[in-house]
Amino acid sequence: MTGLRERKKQATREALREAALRLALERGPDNVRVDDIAEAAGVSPRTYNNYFAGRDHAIVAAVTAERESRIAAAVAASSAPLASAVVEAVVAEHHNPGERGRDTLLLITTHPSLRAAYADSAESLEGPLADAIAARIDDTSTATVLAACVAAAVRVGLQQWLGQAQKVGALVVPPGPLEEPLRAALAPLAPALTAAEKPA
Amino acid sequence: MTGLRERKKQATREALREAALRLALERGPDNVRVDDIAEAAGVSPRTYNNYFAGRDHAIVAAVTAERESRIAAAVAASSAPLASAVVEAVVAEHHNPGERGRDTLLLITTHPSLRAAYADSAESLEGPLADAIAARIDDTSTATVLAACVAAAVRVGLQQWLGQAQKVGALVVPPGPLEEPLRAALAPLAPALTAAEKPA
DNA sequence: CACGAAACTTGCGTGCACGCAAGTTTGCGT
DNA sequence: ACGCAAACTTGCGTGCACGCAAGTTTCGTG
Repeated sequence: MTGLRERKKQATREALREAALRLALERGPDNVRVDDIAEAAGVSPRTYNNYFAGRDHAIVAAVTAERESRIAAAVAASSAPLASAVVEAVVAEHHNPGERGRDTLLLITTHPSLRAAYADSAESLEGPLADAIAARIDDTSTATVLAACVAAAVRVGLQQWLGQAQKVGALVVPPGPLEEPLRAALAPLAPALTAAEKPA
Repeated sequence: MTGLRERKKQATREALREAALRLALERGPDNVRVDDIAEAAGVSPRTYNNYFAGRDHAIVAAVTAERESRIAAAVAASSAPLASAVVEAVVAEHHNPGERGRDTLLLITTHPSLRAAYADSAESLEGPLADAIAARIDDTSTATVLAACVAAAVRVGLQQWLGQAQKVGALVVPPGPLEEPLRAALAPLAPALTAAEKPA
């Protein structure tokens, strides 16, 4: 039941993402204003803000699009213990930058304001993941808390990873594998996830 | 070693908090602009933003001032197991609205944008608490993650509490005790805190 | 098919966050 | 006591977020 409405919304969202990314790669992120993105996507500047809350969100979304939903779906579908289901879903979805993601991530790691926006993108996990966890354990409020914690941990992991970059003098170094910091950040949460799963 | 510099900074910060709160109570938060607060505190509007990142931060800060540091200090000083040290410190520091806090909290719970700001104030726990936890377990990166999780949980607890309010029709109801939602939100984290404390 | 409600877009206006580059104050070493 | 360096304040300019109130498109229903 995907009406025309929904398809148009997705199309606009994607158009904005694409436009934002293209312009950012062409001119550098600092030389892209919201108005430019909106114009390139063929909508009004005001509409941009109906889709994205901040200027960089659209650029970052070109990499992170739909990631939350896929993670949530994976957790809901997995038959592994909750703790590992979550960790594996998160790691898996972050591990494939997906071709064009490579240069985009380089752009993001290079640029301070984009780094912040990228780290914050973990926050969008909270809602979907809460639903997924709630479906597995039967305690909505615990699920909410745990989802918030996972999101926070992912954010910390991303920050750690981003911090690794750019350390070597003035030379910009694409950071190492994201997997390790992510697992490290999620590890301390495992006991909480496990405890929540057991009937008591 | 508190030089003149530091004392002046605290004075300005407090002046801004007080001015913000006073004006908000007088006129209602929507009729207070940043310029008004700055003027009332005797500094330039630009300086306001050197102290507070958002418009409502100053108002909320009148209630939450220094809370983070006190919680962090309590955790660092406590000899109880980490999990209960954290919970008790958080609960204790949130439980005393402190006289004038009463009406201020009513103002905050009443007003949507202030509610968001209040919930977000939990975020400021992250840094100080991370240090305090790091001092107790000996693993900085785990401490960072756990602090982020505690902050997230506190935020969820506050949101829960704020949600309770205003439920009864159009009648504004001062929400019940904050303690219960807070404890409930922190409970799922206990296993993680406990596990981090044990040598392995 | 027609039509009313609900969703979405858009222009406009307002207040705000924040970088930058002076100007001013504080602190410290000699 | 002096003067330099670092910290803090301020004015200014720019781009942005977002409420609001029309205007437009989509959708379910009779």
